[in-house]
Amino acid sequence: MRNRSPERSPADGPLSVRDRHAAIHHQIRQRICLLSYPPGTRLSETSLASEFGTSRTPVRRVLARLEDEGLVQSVHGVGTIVTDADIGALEQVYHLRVELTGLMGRLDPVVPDVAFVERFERLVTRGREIIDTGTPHEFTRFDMDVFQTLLQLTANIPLRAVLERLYYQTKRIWLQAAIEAHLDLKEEFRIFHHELEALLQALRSNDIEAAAHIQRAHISMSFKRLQQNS
Amino acid sequence: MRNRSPERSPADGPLSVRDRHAAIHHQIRQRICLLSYPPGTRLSETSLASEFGTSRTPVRRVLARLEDEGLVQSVHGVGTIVTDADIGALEQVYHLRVELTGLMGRLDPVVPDVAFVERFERLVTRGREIIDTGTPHEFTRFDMDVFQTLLQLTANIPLRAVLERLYYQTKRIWLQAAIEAHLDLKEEFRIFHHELEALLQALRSNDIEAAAHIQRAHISMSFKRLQQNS
DNA sequence: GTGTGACCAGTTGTACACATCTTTGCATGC
DNA sequence: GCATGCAAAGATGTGTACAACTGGTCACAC
Repeated sequence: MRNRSPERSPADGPLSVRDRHAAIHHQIRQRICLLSYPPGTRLSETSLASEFGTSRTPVRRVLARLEDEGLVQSVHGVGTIVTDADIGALEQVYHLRVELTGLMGRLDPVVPDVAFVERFERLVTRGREIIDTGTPHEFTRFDMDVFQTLLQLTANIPLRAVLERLYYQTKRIWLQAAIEAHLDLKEEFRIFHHELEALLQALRSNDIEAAAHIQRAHISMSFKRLQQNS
Repeated sequence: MRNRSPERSPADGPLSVRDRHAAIHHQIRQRICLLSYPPGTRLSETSLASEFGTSRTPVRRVLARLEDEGLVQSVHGVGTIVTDADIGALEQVYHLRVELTGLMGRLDPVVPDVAFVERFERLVTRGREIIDTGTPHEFTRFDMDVFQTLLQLTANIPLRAVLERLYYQTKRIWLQAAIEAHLDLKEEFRIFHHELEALLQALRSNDIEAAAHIQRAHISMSFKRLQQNS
């Protein structure tokens, strides 16, 4: 059997259908979660289509998926609106995320190899630089990179999928609420960086369960701080 | 504020867009999970469209959602194929389901009221009748009803959504594998019915955590029996 | 000034024609 | 008899025109 995509180079011109879909999905999700499209924004299928150089049809499929993921909601005759969330709904998702993150250490944990630890060390270094100069936008983007990396500590595919779904549901709401509550974002950076150093220690000891519990505690405390200030 | 769907009676003619979508989605998902469309079946958008009295467009949206849920996979030029799963992938989903089911007792548990207990009692009675006369089809349908009912024991909406997703991913594969492994389905009925009676006891005592642990143990043992016979 | 009703611009939902791709079966050369 | 190529059928993906619907604006009666 040959490759499913014949004569495909890594940096080739015509992407497959799935790749095009994934690219548009990733782009729009990033904009929503980085608050380029804050909650309440009305997205236009037509303008998105012209921006991505395609027709409305593929854009509509992406928006339908984002609707299933809870990030937007389409209303006939009105538009496709970026969803908002009250603190109550956010709390439910956070509680679930806390428990599922704790599960990462027990469900098919992956012992990190040298390359993984080095990659994580680079992340810690990059985080140290961001503490002083970082904008909320850069901080969130950094947080996403860390999350995607740590996701590889479990080989349980469905668990990964669920965690990713819940992460993108909460991150943007947290960011917006943190800004509105005048949370000290620089202080949040610092706390996050401490967590990363603790995680690095755990990873060097190949202790996935400890790493999972550190993340779990971080998520829980992060939400508690938000609740206290709002 | 008035109803989102003005002048809507329970049995009214013109359904809203969301309802039509939900109806088609439910129908096709039922057929997949009841093995009317066994794994490998090629679904045709055109014939589904004519059956539901619509065009391909709404059907395509439903199939896209089912693809995101992992139940089908669309391949350009070939068709939309009902997915299969090997025992390894199934094991990962089962492990996750076991843990999440255990969480139901701790994340926003709902104390069952009298109406709920009565509804469950009727389910137990219905189950007793099915033990002798039931076909695999009826058994699975009954299992779905029980699952949907027990889902209401937690008020955590995201947890419900995740559990439902994982349930429909595994149920049909379990059923197919159970038939192929020549598992004694009548014996499985009986064990399931014992579980229901134990659950009824727990519900009467308002002990949601016990109910969650009973379900958890049931799911775990059910999969173990399957593994031993395959 | 105010309430009311009709129109209009803009949006999502649907239907359909066409493009692109895969499979399959058959004809043809050897 | 067999391999090979080609064409045709049928599937999903895409583009586009139109239907259905909403929110706002503006003219007009009172």
